[in-house]
Amino acid sequence: MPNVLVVDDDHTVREVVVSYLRAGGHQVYEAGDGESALATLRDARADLVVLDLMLPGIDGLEVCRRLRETSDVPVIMLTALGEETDRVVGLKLGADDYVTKPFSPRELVLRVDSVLRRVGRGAEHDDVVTDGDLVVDSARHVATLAGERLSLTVREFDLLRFLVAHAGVAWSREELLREVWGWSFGDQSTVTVHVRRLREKVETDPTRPRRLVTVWGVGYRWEAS
Amino acid sequence: MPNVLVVDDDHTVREVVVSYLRAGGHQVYEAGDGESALATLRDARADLVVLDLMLPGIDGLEVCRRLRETSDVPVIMLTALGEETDRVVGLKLGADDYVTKPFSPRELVLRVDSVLRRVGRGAEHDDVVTDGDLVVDSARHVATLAGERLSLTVREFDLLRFLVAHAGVAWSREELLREVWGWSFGDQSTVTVHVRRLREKVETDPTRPRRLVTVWGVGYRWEAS
DNA sequence: GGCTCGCCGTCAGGATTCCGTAAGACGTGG
DNA sequence: CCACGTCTTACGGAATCCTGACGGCGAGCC
Repeated sequence: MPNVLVVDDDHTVREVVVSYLRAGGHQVYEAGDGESALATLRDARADLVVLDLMLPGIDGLEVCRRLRETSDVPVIMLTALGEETDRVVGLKLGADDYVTKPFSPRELVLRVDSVLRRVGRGAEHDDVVTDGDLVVDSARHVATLAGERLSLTVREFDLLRFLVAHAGVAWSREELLREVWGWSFGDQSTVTVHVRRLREKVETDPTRPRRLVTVWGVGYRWEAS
Repeated sequence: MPNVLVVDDDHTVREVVVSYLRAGGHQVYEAGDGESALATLRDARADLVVLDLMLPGIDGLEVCRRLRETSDVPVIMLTALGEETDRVVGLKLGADDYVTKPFSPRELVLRVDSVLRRVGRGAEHDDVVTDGDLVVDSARHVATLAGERLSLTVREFDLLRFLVAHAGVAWSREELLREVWGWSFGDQSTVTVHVRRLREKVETDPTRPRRLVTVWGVGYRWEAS
């Protein structure tokens, strides 16, 4: 079970994030400021850190910098909207990803899982899903079709991985928005367009999909071959 | 069969939601205010709660809070549009999902199924009804007859699933309108036409139905084979 | 910094599919 | 033979989906 440290001075935010991460099968530690965060990181093993940028005392950037001196634990930054410049700085300092407030807890959990998978400490062991001549390798972030490597974007990859992992099941656009995008609301046409783009790369005849099929009035389904 | 408790003070909303959930294969309880909701939850087992935020007496948030003291049953909140602040509070209190009014009943049912699936009590395993060589799989949204896949529309699929799930029972058009369509009124010929279309795809000789038979003066019945 | 490029989310138009209703033909029971 | 229920067909409107295009944003490269 991967260990995650959540650092945020807002008690409410922390509580929400922690409960969601626990529900997602993670061991979670908490910290309310930079100093206790660094202290916790000295004592306990952490596989990932969720770090708020704005902190009393030592701020998030400084925590990240000091952390990087001794460790390469992945960091996901929480930033308020409009802190454009800080975002760039944060990434330069070695943050692996960032989420802007306000965010949906589910989205954050998805990001956490994604980063952990990339690093190889994923919660799930079967990080490689296959269907016939299609192979989706989450750890290496590579998908191959009939031995040939597909050039997918991040979204397309996540969408493909989710659908293939649950082959045969029909999902509504709304469910996909929640499960793949991590949104609890949003324009469903986003899903439509991404499905279309994915079909262009996965289907032999995109106008007549045979694997990523649409279920009328419901959504989409991956047909196991 | 999963048990769902619906809590809303608006009688009309409750009726619609309940009928849709029943059509979706759920056992449904009702409550009109917070106190009776908590009372019901003490007595009966519930796998999920659909909870309106605005309630007379004890409001939804308070119900959710008290509920969380003793149970971890998943909660779907019904909120009016624009109650953004309550959203955070609700998440903190452990609501699993949100639906904003006005919503479509079908959407709500999808959310319910999704949450149940995530929690592991879902329809994914139990919601397959069969009758001889006919298999109706709700999660996959696939119906097969003698191994061959039927191409059914959503309405046809829902109708078929309901009838097969209650094989041997005769249903009037009015009952079917209520149970499958979720209407409390409407033109009964709607049912007639859909039955005909369904026969066209399910019966070997649609002019002489042997499985989806008509009970003269009453309605229709699925004959178990 | 300025530039280009790729990805993403949104939107509108058009095409497709589905749904509900009506209206007449047919069959059943009295 | 009549009244009523059921079947069949057809059609317009509605809902859904596909497609192409656009602007915004960040990344990478001068």
